[in-house]
Amino acid sequence: MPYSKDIDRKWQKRWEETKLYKFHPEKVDKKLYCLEMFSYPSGAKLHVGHWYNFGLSDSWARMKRMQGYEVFQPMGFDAFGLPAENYAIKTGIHPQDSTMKNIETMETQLREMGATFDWDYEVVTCSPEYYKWTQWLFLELYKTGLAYRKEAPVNWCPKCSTVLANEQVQDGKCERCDAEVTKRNLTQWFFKITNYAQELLDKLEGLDWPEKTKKIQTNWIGRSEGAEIEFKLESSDISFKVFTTRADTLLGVTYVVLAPENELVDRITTPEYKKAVEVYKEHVKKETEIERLSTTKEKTGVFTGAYAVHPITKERVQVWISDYVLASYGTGCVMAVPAHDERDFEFAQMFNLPIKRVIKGLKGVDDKLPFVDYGVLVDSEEFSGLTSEEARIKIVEKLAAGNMGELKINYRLRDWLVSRQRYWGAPIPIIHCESCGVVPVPERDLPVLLPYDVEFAPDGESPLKKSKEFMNTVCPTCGKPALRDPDTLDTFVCSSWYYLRYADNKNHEKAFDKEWINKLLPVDKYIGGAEHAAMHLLYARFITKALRDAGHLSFDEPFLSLVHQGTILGSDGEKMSKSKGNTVSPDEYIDEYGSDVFRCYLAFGFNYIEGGPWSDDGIKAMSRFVSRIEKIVDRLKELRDKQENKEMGAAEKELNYVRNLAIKYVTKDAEIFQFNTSVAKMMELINALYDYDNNVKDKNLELFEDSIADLIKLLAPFAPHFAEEMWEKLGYNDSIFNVEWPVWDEKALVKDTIEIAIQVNGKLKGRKEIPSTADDKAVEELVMADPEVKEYLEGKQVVKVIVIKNRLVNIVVK
RNA sequence: GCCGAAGUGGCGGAAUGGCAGACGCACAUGACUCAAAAUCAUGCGCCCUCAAAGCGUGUCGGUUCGAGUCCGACCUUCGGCACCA
Repeated sequence: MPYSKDIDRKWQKRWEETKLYKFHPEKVDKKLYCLEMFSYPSGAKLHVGHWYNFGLSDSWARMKRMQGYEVFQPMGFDAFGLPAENYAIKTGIHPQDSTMKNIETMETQLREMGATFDWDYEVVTCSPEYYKWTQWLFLELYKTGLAYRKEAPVNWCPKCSTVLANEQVQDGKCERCDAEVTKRNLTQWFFKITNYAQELLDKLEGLDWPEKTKKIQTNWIGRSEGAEIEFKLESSDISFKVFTTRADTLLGVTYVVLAPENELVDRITTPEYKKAVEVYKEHVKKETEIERLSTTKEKTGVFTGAYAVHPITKERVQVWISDYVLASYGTGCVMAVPAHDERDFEFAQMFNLPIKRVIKGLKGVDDKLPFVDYGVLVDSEEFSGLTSEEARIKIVEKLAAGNMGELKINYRLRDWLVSRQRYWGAPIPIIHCESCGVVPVPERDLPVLLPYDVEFAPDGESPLKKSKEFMNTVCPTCGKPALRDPDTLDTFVCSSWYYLRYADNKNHEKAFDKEWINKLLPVDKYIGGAEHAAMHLLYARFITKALRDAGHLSFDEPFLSLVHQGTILGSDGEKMSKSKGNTVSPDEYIDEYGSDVFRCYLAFGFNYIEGGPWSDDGIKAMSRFVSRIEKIVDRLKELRDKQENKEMGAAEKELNYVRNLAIKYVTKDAEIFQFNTSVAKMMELINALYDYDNNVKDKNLELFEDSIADLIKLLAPFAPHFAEEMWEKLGYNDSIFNVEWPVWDEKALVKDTIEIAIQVNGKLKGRKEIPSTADDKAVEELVMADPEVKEYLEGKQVVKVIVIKNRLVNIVVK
């Protein structure tokens, strides 16, 4: 029977019956935790991206299984989130109903992929059994002081009177009604990830992660060393601090700038400037952060009428507000040094503020203003003549003596805002009591169930606030009537700990068993898209550390090794999307070719890490490859017992060489997710088998059979159903996945003679067969004695001869 | 604007500083066939009628006996973003 979807079904059924892929906890000492980022259950069927991520990760996991590891490869769904809620608003179908239905469809399709997921360990983040423990996690962070409340702005659409996600704001307008979006302050929950900024930075070094991802996290955390300097307001006891990395330029400060949102602004603005300041603040509320951070935009800002006193010169400097200063970074206040900062320079020119040079470039350096490099101080009182490096310390030392400044390390990383004014998420397990204040829900009362019957159409309030049954409760402390927190948790909270729950998903007593988790984790190989390089991966690392410090586990990092698969784009080179109409449905290909051919094609047609535009030009070749293997298996069965030749002649040696080469490089390349070259090496082996069959009459059948068996073993992770079928055809009863992964014989890779290249002055001039046993000196002699080489060297002087073993000889002549 | 990554045949893509183009696709030719498909075999970077020679990894320089690979500048494309003081 030629390979088809029917073979897929046959083996899927067999695997299920024999529980082939069941994880055995008792073999945890050989464990390998292979995890793919779980997916969001969207309405559409599995797309090529799922196959690319899950299918090929599964191939890697299967290889590891054959190599003797006890592979733990679970699967689940990140099921809360905005799309289901939006879909519900549009269609009236309840998020829970649509989500559960989508999960069912995706589970079926994932099973059809033939991946080795152990479904006994499935987690679904929107099920109460799961979010009970998400809520527990929140309470743990609350207990340890890592969850706190503060005011923070949200995107607000005045027309829909609703909070919008950044994604729902298009060019500053609401995606639904096109009204101009503004900002509104709400009291919201935060996780104190900044407590872990330094550890999150330090521990990156030991991780087997792509350098690019480490760089992204490093930049995201954004450590910078500088100083905090205090400025006092003129004739007032109000003061404020600025953060600067360039304390050496302090004497060049000619004005200071506050973020418009800074709470000081209202207190210091003088009556005559009040109106202008208010107008400007309203204007800034309508800007997105990206807009505020655009360098091409003209500088804007207004004077507050207030003056600050320079901490050293005691000169009075104007206090301005401008959108280029962010409330969320540093102290929300900036000292402006227009001579030595490009933004300040531009701003000063715009508003005619003074510019004072205090740094001169070293000799020969162009120090035209704005001069932003380090140099030597001038016009800086007793600091003149110091280098920038010296001055930035000395100046802070002097300030510190007067309690006016200190050295300080600042991080760009902000605390994680976890409150969402949404329905489809885990309710925040907090009760607000008039007499007791903020009261955590006692653990015994978890989960705080998300009510089903809720009006979640946007009308200005958190949807849960409108459910009386949900909101009204009693205070666990004093027993008086109290209200629940109406917000839900960011879905990133759900996904920041799911890899822990997988390990112990049926535990009703706790989120997970500490002892067990310490054995099965950390995750050995984590595979997912690069778009999660900053947020998800950082959040998960943070939660792991927070739980460690709370005593719930004892490892530092959740994911030891990380791989990002590339993105498969539409054939037009654009990201696949329904609206562009460039999506590719795997189902059609699977119906036509079978899932293994599709998987192999994904393995062969792309560089896994890079991805690329979809094209099905090569998929027929994969089908051909598979049928060539089936034919050689048939051929072998036909030949069996007919011939007897135990000789290892030249043809046999060549076949054995290609066979061992294939074993070596499939093993090495697949290990590092280089699946395209792995498949190429298998193709070379099948080509060699055909060559041998076509050209050698009296075959060494033992070698022929062993080579074919090895090829099928190598192929098994990539074409699991087909390989099982072939294995059975060869007469084996046990599953091929219980067979050991082949090991190459280094001796078989040593050839009698090798062809090396001959270069003269680096230019290729010819090739020559030489015995592989010859040492460098012998190789040089052989080459120099070659008549053609002699001809080349006629009348030239040989300067030196470079021999690169097994590769080439380069003769340098004059 | 800043940061990061990448530019290799008609196409997907290979190449520890050491013979560029593995393995495929497409194409061409041949065998088989009444014919086509399938299959098998051979060829296939550019220039050139052929051969030889030459030219070839975005562009220009550099390091090196030797550069797709390392260094510098530039161009283009794709990702990420934070005017980060």
